[in-house]
Amino acid sequence: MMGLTRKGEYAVRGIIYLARQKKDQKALIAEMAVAIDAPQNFLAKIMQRFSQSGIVQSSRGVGGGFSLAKPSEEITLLDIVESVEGSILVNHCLLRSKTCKNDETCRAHRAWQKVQDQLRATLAGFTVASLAK
Amino acid sequence: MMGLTRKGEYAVRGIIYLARQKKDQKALIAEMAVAIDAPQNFLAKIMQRFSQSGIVQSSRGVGGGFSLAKPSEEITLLDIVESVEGSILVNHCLLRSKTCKNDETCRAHRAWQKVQDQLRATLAGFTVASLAK
DNA sequence: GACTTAAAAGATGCTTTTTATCCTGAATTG
DNA sequence: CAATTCAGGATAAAAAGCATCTTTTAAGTC
Repeated sequence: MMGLTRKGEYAVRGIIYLARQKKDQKALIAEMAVAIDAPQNFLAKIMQRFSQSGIVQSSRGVGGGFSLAKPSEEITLLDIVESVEGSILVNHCLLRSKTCKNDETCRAHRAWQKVQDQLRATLAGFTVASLAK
Repeated sequence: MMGLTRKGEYAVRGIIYLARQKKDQKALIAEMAVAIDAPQNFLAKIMQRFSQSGIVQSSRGVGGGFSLAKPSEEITLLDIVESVEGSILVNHCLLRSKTCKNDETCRAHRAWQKVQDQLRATLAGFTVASLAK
């Protein structure tokens, strides 16, 4: 549990690959799949998602492909992970599922919230730029 | 992804329930299942696991049941989570699966390692005693 | 020793998520 | 319009999650 899924791994690798491209250079999905060792169709879905969430730009036709939609300094591990895996560490109550009001009075709830906040902060601390070097 | 599974939730609730028992009081699995709103058989498996990992003591027969094997101050969220869910955030390489040596020279690898270390530290910071109040 | 109670251990099955693959459609270019 | 490249939807196999059931073992009771 609590690990990146394949999808998450491919996602991070894909973004780092794009970050390593030359300025204004576009990458084809087929090329990326080989480079980062990911199934092409699956990777295509992942990039599609990034395109929707505004992390990546895509264009079709000859000369098309994928590139980052913003500087790699402005993309963090958190952006990537949450984009493909959804919200992390969803906060269920650790005491009783039925009676918890999910509010400040529930200690277990607050503990888990803190875990979540810290994890998100840690992930947000790593930029793609720093990983791509 | 990255959330507690049901198993993890039941586990935390179960341990907190035991922490709230009176000194030397044992809890039956059937009683626990009702109290924390978990399926009895499934909870039994989880407690079995805790018994093996030394967090919980169990005894059979009349007057038997479960109790914590050590003070609730000495059991952390990390102990619980790793006991039932296994090692968290397993560290695959984020660049290339095949060529990574998983060593110090891999930046992405080190980043993920750091995420993992921080998460473990955060979880280790919460004792069952503090949650059981 | 037989009986009851309660956890341990193993086998099994259902459901959901993950991990893809494939096909058709839409946009872009030459 | 023909080739290229991504978009979107449908489908399916494999794995993980979520249990349930049965049998066995251990401990206390009569």
